[in-house]
Amino acid sequence: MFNALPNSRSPEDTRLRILAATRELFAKRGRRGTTTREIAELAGVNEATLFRHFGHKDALIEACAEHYCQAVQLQEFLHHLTGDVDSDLQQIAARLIETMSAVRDMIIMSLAEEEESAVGTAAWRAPLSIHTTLAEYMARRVASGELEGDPLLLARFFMGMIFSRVIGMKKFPDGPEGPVPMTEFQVNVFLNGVRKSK
Amino acid sequence: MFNALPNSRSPEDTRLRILAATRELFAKRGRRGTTTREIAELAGVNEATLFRHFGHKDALIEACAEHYCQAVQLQEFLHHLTGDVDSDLQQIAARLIETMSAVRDMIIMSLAEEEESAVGTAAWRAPLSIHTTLAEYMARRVASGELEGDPLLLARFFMGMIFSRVIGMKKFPDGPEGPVPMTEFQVNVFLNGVRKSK
DNA sequence: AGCGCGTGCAAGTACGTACTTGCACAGATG
DNA sequence: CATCTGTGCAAGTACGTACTTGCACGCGCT
Repeated sequence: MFNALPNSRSPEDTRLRILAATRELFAKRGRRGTTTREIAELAGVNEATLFRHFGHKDALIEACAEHYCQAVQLQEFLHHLTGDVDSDLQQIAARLIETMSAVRDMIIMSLAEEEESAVGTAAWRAPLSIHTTLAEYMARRVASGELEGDPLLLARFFMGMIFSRVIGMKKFPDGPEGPVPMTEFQVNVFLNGVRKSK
Repeated sequence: MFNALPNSRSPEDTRLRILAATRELFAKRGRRGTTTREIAELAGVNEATLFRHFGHKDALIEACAEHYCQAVQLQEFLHHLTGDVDSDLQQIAARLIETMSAVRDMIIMSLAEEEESAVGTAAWRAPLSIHTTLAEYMARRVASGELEGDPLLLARFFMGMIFSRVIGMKKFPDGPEGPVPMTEFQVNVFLNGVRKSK
């Protein structure tokens, strides 16, 4: 047989194409709104193949969530920072936007689902680990007298700020200047708000 | 026949019970995950009755969205404020939390859907109108020299702050002190961040 | 009393979807 | 060459779900 796509035909590659198609469709229509037929078609694979790989739909969902949501380690990232709180936070914000954007659809899926699922667990893995790391960073800055407040609340505030933009604010699009000025604005307000007054 | 529930049996009441059941189930399982059978059962109504009222499922969804999402007018609310920016914003925040919580599930549903739907339009009606009003409020405060910055960005920042808490931050629950200190913290940081320095 | 409206009930239709199965084929590997 | 593995293909099963229909019943009218 011939195939439409220039497939590399290793089993592993088949698996990856199925996972990619799964993610794309799930993000659009949700888990219940997506059919295995559609997934197979988009992946350029026979539906039977899909079931041979994953057994059943739920396992496919789980595999998809696990595949695309690894915990992000940014401890190392935090150690490469210059030491200037302002530029540190700008960089953290940029990194945060990047990371959260990557799991945006997963997070929304998890929000729209009834109870804890594999998707929910996986989707929040990165944000939760980031939150912890960020709280440690804030704690250091508080200890050094640069910032004031509860580090946990500071980290949460900061993440929420970014979160609201990434997740929900398609309805409030960035201005024509693009996303960078908005990020700068956010970080500045945050910094002014929490910098220790002398 | 007898019925389990102490039903008031007017057609209008039947309609309302169906809408309530629809909303409850949709919030849990999404539109595709919810069956008309379940809705009818939860509403204490026969499935046929449901279809006699709404024709088909999509119309039911639309009716549900329209019924539960009216635009919130808080112009009048803003005029009752004391004039002290700090307490003003605290009150606005409280009101905002209230309003957004009421449409939280609708907003999440709209986020999880592919394109613009009736739910999407309805769910964002209140937040969008609030955003406009709030921007006007900020503009006044900027004009009076109390705050500084672009009123639109200020309003957006403020709403995003609340939005992140209401929508997504079940994963970052409020501390044991309850939600009020968190709100105060948020508003304080915001105010410190945007108050005009003299 | 008689009528109509809203509803319950039971059965049914049409269709979509998860998942299976048996067979054929092509490529890699021994 | 022989075999095994991964896949395509076509047909099929079982079931769930949106939506329909015909009938009976009860309540509130006039």
